[in-house]
Amino acid sequence: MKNRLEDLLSTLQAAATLEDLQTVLEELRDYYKVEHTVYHWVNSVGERYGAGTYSAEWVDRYLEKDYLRLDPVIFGCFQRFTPVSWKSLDWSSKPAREMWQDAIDHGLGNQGFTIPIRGPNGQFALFTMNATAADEDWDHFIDENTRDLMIIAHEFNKKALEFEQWGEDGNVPALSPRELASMSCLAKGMSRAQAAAELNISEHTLRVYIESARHKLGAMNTTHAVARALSTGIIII
Amino acid sequence: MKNRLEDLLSTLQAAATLEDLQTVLEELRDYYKVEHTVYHWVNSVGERYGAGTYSAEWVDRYLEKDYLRLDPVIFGCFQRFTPVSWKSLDWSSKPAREMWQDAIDHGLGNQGFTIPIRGPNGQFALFTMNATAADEDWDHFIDENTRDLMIIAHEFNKKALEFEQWGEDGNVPALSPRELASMSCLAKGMSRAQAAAELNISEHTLRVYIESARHKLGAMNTTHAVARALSTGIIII
DNA sequence: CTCTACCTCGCTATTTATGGGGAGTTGCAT
DNA sequence: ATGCAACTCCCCATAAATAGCGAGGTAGAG
Repeated sequence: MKNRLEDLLSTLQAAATLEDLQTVLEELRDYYKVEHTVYHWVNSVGERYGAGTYSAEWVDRYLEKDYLRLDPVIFGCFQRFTPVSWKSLDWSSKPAREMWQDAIDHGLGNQGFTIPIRGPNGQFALFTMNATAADEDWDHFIDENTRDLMIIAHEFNKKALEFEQWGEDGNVPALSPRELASMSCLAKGMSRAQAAAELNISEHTLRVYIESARHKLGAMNTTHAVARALSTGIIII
Repeated sequence: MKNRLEDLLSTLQAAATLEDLQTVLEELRDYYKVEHTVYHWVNSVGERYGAGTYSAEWVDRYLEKDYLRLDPVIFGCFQRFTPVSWKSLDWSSKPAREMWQDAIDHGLGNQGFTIPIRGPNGQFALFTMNATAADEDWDHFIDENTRDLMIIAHEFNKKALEFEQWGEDGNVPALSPRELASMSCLAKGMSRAQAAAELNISEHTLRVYIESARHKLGAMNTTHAVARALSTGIIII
């Protein structure tokens, strides 16, 4: 039985398209005997990308009603590090409970378990299992399978990042030490004058570094340059 | 033998102080028969926090020489999602190779394996194994143990977040949708005029959002505000 | 030895951002 | 219904950043 899971992981690691992910998700659903398995990632402007066994109707409705904005699963996972059972989330708001009922009406089970996954540059994704089960049975299922599911979730995200080649493009420009130091100071909130004092150079020299870094980073202005330096990881605040 | 690992995980889950983490790290080192095990995170002001079996001399030297800024392990992991063997990183720069030699001189082994871990609000941490081994032996070690180590790394980070109450709520201010959109535009390199046009509002209104976001983020200037918004993950480029 | 990249400093003019004021609307929640 | 938070708009004066022109010294790579 465990070997079946290993097979699925191998299939996942060999996946080359979104359809392959879809297939693995369906097999995982059958393997774990749950209603649905879903992987999707959510970016900051609220777009969705992913695969799963939810019905097209439910996905359309979710998008149409803009449930992303009020879904306690999204919100809760965004603030949490650890996987979470849906029952433990905050369903106190009325719109959230209405969404919940709507979900049930669209074929979702009454239990859920979602694993938040974070990648470079603020990438954020969710891996979800949905099932119909009694509370204690579901808790037991989670206890038994959390570790395996975390590994699976990790592999799904790895694949998704490969598909979208997030970040991995290595053409990150190399800044000189002084340029990096200048960017760091600015990222910490120093003004040019303060940064120049910090680095023991004239403000004019500092400006040369900032300009140079700007050009290397292909940035429109200082804020842009600092933003790029941060998101490529060449500086850390 | 596997039970020993389960015991260690239980101990970790029951840990209440940093010293407990330290103890677990030492026992993990002995269990895996490696030179060093380290958990540390890089917080948003660039300080270091963590525990590990490195000598105090090496930790001091690392901080003193500001190796954080040029360490290929930090840089490489920041850009990656998956665990990485040190040998596969970019050691082409001379300062990086000097740091490497310095590390060896301070008792580190010639092989390393580091798992990047990301939590809410841009939290970023590393879990590292260091050892003396031949390349093929180390590759084999990694193959055998990556999954267990990923689970362990996850548990360490969970504990660290508990200790510091990083994510679970609060210290990251919630920006309004327009404030977030304004920050996003600026992070993408738009000038105020361009951003205002993009958002279909007057430049004055845009300024109100920027000011408001600045105050909420406790930032000194716009660049600082965008930097904080990026590094806490509330916006992405 | 030459060439390149880096580090350092100066000037002027223009554009842009910031820091104070106010003021009115909408919408959601208590 | 009252209040609070968000959204929208406006003016003015000052501070800061950007763009353009320079120059010279040092260290490493080919």
